Amino acid sequence: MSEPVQIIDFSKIKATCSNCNLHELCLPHGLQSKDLEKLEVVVKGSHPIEKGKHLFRTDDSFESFYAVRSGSVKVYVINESGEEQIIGFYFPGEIIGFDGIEHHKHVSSAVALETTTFCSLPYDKINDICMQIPDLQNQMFRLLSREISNENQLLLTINKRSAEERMASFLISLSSRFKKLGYSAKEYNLPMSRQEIGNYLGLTIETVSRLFSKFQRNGLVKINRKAIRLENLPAIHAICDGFSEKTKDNNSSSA
Amino acid sequence: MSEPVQIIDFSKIKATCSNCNLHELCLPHGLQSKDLEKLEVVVKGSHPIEKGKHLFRTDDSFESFYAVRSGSVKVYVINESGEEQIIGFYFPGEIIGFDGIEHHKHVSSAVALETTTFCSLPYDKINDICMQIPDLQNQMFRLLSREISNENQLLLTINKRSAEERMASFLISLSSRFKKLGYSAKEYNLPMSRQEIGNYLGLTIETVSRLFSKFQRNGLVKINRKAIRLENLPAIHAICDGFSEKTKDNNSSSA
DNA sequence: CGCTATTTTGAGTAAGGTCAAAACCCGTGG
DNA sequence: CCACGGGTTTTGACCTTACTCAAAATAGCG
Repeated sequence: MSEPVQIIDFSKIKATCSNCNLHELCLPHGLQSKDLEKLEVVVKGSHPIEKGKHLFRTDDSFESFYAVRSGSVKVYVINESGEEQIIGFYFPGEIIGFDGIEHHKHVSSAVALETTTFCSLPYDKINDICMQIPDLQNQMFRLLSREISNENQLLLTINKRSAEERMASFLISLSSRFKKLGYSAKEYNLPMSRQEIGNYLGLTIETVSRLFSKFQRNGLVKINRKAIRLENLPAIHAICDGFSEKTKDNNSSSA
Repeated sequence: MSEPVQIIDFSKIKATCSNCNLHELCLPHGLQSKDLEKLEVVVKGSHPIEKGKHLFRTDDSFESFYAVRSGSVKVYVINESGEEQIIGFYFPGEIIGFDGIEHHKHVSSAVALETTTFCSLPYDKINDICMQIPDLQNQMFRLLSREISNENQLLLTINKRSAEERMASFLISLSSRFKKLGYSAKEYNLPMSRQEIGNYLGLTIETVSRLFSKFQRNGLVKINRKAIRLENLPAIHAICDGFSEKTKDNNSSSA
């Protein structure tokens, strides 16, 4: 597994936020270019890490946030009984690790769902720079705040919505995030397994699978393993919002 | 209802954090006294507000955080269909409103569960002071971080645990928070209705009621309307942690 | 090409929800 | 002091959604 051939030391590459196309979606959002330079000094790019490798685990000492540059990451917590609860899936421009600040150690774990690159944002240094750049401090607060409202929304979805509605929200959420990244809002790959979708949404893998089949039968989506195309976005939105009185299933084999 | 007799203008009273007994549980935690003085200048105490009154509502412009001084507050979000999801209950020393930072307006609502007093922490000013007091910036980050991990835990509880386990966690959570405030860990009043407990935990009011009855039948608690005494804390803890193989119910009338 | 992991589908079940009614609590006014 | 009325809580009977268990189908990999 050791690769002595590797010449490039990614950790030495200065990740130049200014040139990064995620720039406006990420921590630097709203910073002026002179401030950006200060930030760039402390941000470190990374080797690509492969699917299944952890960025950090629960109880690891907390040193940095991580900004996803490419690929995707799942973040989860574990309880006493060893059960895993996925807290979120993270895509380029999104930042993880905020929950580590309080106790100076991570209380969640983060693992790559596919080959993934990211930038490290060392907390102590970010902290220092925040004291000099009001916009950056503000942006940090904003990102933390966003994380909180995202979780509020997730809680609402899980606690108040049926399996079908949760699944629809999930598909829409991915869609809009991919769109923001400049990808198609209608067609994307699911980087996570059915298992992981179920875990995240509080459903079993069987229920997830049945819902995919049902959505497909009803012409809402076209699914081929990990590839999904949203065929009827308005209808999916309608399910999200709790309309579509019962989503009657065209279950009949004849037709 | 107007009381012209009222002389004291609470909003003019400088809430002196230094003298506040919640001091170490609240925003000032870890600040040196000279820094505390700077903070005190911007913190404003409040009139008591009565049960049912809102501190803020969704879409209100976001100006301040609020630190609960006495009483209790519930925070909730609402979806398109008008359904309410309670995000948390807040007690003295706890701070609410963090989710408003991102869009400069509140995305949740906060309402007093009983007569409640609080301090206003104006965001812009806190922001400014953070630029001068590293410890304060740090504390802000810590509090935001804590809010995130709390929600992670809640998500885990709701998504992975049975009704019974959720209820047990809830009782324990209240217990430990009251204890931190110097109150009894075994005996307290529930400031919220059964309805609200159910909403928070993702259960119906009937299920909440049945669980209270069951817990009482099995000698875990003694409940009289809002008053609750935890009779068997270890057993309640055991349920939380998923032990207690099925919590067999002594449902038999004979015995 | 065969092995394993993942996904899909089916049949039966259980936990918690729904609907309805009774009990209780508390404030109000006679 | 007691009767009334509205709201909340409790209890009961029944039902539905999503879970469990099991097996078949499919995909991915050596």
